[in-house]
Amino acid sequence: MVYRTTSRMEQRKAARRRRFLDAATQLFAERGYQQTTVPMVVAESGSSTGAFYFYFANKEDLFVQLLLEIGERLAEQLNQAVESEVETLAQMRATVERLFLFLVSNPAEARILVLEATSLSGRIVTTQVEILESHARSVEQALKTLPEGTYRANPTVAAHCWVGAVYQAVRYWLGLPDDKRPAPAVVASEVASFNLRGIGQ
Amino acid sequence: MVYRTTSRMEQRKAARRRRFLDAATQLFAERGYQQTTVPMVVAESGSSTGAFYFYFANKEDLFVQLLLEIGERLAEQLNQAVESEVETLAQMRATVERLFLFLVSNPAEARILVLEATSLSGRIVTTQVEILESHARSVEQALKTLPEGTYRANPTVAAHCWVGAVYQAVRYWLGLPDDKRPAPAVVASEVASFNLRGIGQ
Amino acid sequence: MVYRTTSRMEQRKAARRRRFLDAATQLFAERGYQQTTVPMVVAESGSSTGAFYFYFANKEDLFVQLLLEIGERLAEQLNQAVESEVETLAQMRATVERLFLFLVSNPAEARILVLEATSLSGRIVTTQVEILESHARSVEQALKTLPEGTYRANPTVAAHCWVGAVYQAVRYWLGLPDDKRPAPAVVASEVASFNLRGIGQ
Amino acid sequence: MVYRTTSRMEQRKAARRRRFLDAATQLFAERGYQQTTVPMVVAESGSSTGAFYFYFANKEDLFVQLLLEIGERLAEQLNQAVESEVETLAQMRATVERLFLFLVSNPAEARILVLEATSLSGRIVTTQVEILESHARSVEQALKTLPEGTYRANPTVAAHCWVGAVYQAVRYWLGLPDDKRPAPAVVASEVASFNLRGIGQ
DNA sequence: AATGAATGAGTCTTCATTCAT
DNA sequence: CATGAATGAAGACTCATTCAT
Repeated sequence: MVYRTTSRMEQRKAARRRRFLDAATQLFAERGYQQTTVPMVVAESGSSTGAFYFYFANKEDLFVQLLLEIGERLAEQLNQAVESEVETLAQMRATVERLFLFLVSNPAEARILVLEATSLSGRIVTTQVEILESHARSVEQALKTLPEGTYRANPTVAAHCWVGAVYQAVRYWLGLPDDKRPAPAVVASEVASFNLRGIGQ
Repeated sequence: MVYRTTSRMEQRKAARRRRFLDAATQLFAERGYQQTTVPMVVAESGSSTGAFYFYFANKEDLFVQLLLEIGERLAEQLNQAVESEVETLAQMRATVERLFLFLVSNPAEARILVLEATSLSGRIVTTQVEILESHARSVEQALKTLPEGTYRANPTVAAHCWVGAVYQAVRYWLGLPDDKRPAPAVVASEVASFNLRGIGQ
Repeated sequence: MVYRTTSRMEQRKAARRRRFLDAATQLFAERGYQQTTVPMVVAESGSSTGAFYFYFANKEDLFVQLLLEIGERLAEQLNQAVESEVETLAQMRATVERLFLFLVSNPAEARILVLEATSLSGRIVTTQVEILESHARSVEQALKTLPEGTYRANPTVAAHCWVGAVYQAVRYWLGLPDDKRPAPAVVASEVASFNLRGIGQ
Repeated sequence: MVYRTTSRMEQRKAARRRRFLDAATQLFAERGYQQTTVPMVVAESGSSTGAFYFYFANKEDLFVQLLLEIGERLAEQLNQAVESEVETLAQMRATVERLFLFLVSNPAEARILVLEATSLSGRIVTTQVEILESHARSVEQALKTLPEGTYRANPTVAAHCWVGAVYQAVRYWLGLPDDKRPAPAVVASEVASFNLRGIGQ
């Protein structure tokens, strides 16, 4: 009896936490971190101030949790992309395309990642930089995996150019009005091509 | 006589404005936009609140002015780079290198441009996006200038990838501890090569 | 059977109440009334919020109960001191010494009584003042018991001076670092002597 | 011109600071530290929140400033009392009487000193304890000044008993309803007598 | 022109207490 | 009897901006 009850509670707790995260995703994406107040998140999620601070240590913690979750979903996408191909170069292309498509299909998350997370204090910046850095490191690893002689320049620099190209393309696409946006798949493919040529392929 | 006096006053006015801008540059770069308060800028520049609001409409205006100034200095650099070469591709390479070098030699300005300007309200974002966009447009123009057949893909996408690569390289370089930073000229050159290969050269 | 069960339950109830009181004693003494939160007491006593409010009407009630308990233990000490002597003056001396020794051996309780209980609202202050007042009244009674002519001044004032001297000596002793504290028995004796001289003995 | 203006401003600043301190004195004495909110002090002094934080770092700082001021006024009284007599014992008596009379004529200040300052965090307690300790030290010094053989017991303990007697007498007197209060001068004299006898005089 | 004291709306955060399970 | 999630009123404090001097 006790266990069943507990289990139900756990479900409810998870559900309420979700409601907070979802409300926060929308608000942070629309208004930015600073312009989003805790009362707004509380109102949007139909909960109470006290409940908010039961689930999150403070506003910053909420943002970090959100960022971590987005990071996980992103990693998942990248893994799937890698697993969908066997050859390194094909994997790299697939990864770029998948990443671009995921971000432009989840504009709120993308905005939080590429726009909002910047210029905030301590833990937040760390978390966001880490997400981008981990991408850069993957690319770097892949570059090192290529048959000898394929790529001769500094792979770290190339990896960051690579990542920068993708994210800037996302920013560009998201910045366009809805009716002027080219097909995501096409853009994704062009970004991938740019990057692959960039590394000499 | 009157003119001379006025002229002296204008000099003083310009000097004080400069002091505000310089103080703001350091503070915004070090602490970010939100964490920098008007009183801080006032204290740092050794002036008074009243004077501040005589020179700037408000805090946002200060940031925009700063951004505009940085934009001008950037444009100057880019123009010089273009004028230093005659061939389009050489100009494009020179531009990337010059941009990279300028930003890493002016880290406070770079930070303001690539880190702080994001996620802020209205006018600020617009100003910052415009600076980056104008770079992207230049690149795009250059791409279109190339002899027919040289570059066949969507030049707008490539231009954004190009710009993204440069700025991400700057972020990467600025994020490194001082003693681990590779020589700027080398990185600048690699970024330029990455981009040139990216557009098929 | 039923009785035995009930009895066991009552034992358990008493035990849990004790756990709350003990946890509260430590926390109130260490952190003060305001800085101690109900969740802290709950955590420290390994119980739950709900249980807390089953045993105590509210936080204030907890403090009052604690104070009453301390008051009872104090009264017990004083009674024993009185019973240990037959002559009034000897009883008064014994009382002061016993009181001092009891308080400095129970610093948490002492702190709650002489430091924390002050400056709090309504019921709490009343309870604490009453404990001190009852001491003062005992002293006053004793003074009146003395053979005529022994003590001629206002006994109420003297009684409060007497009590104030003891408590201030306790505060002083508790405020010293552990390694600089003189032997309690010696101080207790000096305080008693001071007071006895104070009333003309 | 500038100087005159500044001087006027300084006067105004001092006046406003006074208004805050006066409002705080009443409120702290009536309601205690915790029950007094910054908005209350602001309202009572007819000022604004911002002004409050212009003059005081925070609520605690206000209390400490108040305490320091009371400490100064107290010290002034004690000095006058000492100067009014030449003989040590007469000075000690005068001091007790002056202190008692000052406190009962300034009940708000007395309450703040003997009631409210306890059980508060860090700086506040330190400040209050220091005020009482400095009295105790004066008494101790005086005791050591007495002709040899006059007082043989531990002067530190006696000094604290002495101080405790005075403050407890004040608490007692302030705790009485207005119409039951004996004449302050009489009580002051009795307290002094109690203490002098306490030290063997 | 310049100063800096004054304003007050707006935020985050805490915590005693309740009540559904 | 017990649990602990949920509530929400309340309070301290910040800071962009104004304006009397």
